[in-house]
Amino acid sequence: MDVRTVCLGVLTLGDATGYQIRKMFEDGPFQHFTDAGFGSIYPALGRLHKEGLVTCEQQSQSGRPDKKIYSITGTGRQAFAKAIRNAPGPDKIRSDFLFTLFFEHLLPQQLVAAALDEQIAWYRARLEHLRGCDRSGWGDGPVFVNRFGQAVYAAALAFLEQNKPALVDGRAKRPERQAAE
Amino acid sequence: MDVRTVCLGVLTLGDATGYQIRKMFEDGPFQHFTDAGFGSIYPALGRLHKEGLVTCEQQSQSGRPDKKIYSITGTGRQAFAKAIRNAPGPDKIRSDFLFTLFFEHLLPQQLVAAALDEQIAWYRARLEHLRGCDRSGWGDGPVFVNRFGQAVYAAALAFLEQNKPALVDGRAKRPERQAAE
DNA sequence: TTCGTTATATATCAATCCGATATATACTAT
DNA sequence: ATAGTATATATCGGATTGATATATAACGAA
Repeated sequence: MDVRTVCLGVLTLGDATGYQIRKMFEDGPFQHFTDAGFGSIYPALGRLHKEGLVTCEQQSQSGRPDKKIYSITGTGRQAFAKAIRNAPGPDKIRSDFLFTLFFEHLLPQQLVAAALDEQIAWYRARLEHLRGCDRSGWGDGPVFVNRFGQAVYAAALAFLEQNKPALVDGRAKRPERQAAE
Repeated sequence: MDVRTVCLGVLTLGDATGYQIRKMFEDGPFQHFTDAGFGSIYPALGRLHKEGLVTCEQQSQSGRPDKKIYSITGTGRQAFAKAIRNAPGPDKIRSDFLFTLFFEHLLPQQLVAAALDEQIAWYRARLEHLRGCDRSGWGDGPVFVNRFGQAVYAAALAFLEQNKPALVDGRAKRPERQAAE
């Protein structure tokens, strides 16, 4: 999903600044399945504005650039509704963690353990974020996505916690397997 | 993980052409946690060659461009071993499916059902691919990653199969929720 | 045997995205 | 009072994507 469509989608939920949209990707429900940085968000908002899919209201601020609040237009809502009817593409997963673990034979045991601990913490934080959401007032879609995320993160977390010892301690018991340091 | 590092990693497993590397990303164990297209692979191999991290042997072929077989060098192995010791970055997940479901209230019921069916098939294929791997001879890392993937895909699949009816059929029972077509 | 499809190969490039950087005060906690 | 974080705008160089180009070999179905 391109950044313009994602920003449009976010704006169907309410007006926002570029900074707020970024924050929603970092901290909100979107963090589990999409992302974009300022380098993509601001240009995307600019194009959406140019295309008449959003309007932009500027509010003066002291000591800061003018706040630019974007609102989706009727045309923008139609464009979004149309874009979302396209069949979704396949999920895209990039995991440095899994890539690193795939080559764990090249790493010292404590780096493997550290990577596992960090990933366990990463999944735990995300799971707690999902569980901590107050879903009252949410539609069926966001509830479904939240619960789906919980199921997947819980499975990942359970697997890592359960199997970490065998991978890390098993290596410690095999000195010939310890990568040179 | 940048494409150069990923290609180096692949070449630690054996010599390969750019086309074969792409195939390993599409069909092999790497498909579950990394990816790169020809637009990145060929330039990456060119740079690795220029940097002396790989060598390239060209074999004539009839009716096709010369086959270019890349081999990692000793320097390349060292570079890879060094790169992989860097702490892995956070996983990056882009799911058009989850994004679409988040806004399911804007979609007709049959498009929601179709998206769910397609995603169920996607997870099923991937799980079957992992289960069908002959892991004899594999190291601890690849085995761990394979089993991790199985756990996560199985959880995702179970959730979708179990909860699809409530999301799809529940909508059919609420005509006022049916998006205009 | 023929034909259609898929596989095998190399590569480039325009568009998009990322992550770093720039600028600078407001706000909050100690 | 000070240090750290938050709030805001934005750009840009480098990397990546996905489409495109080129073209035969191999395979399978009819």
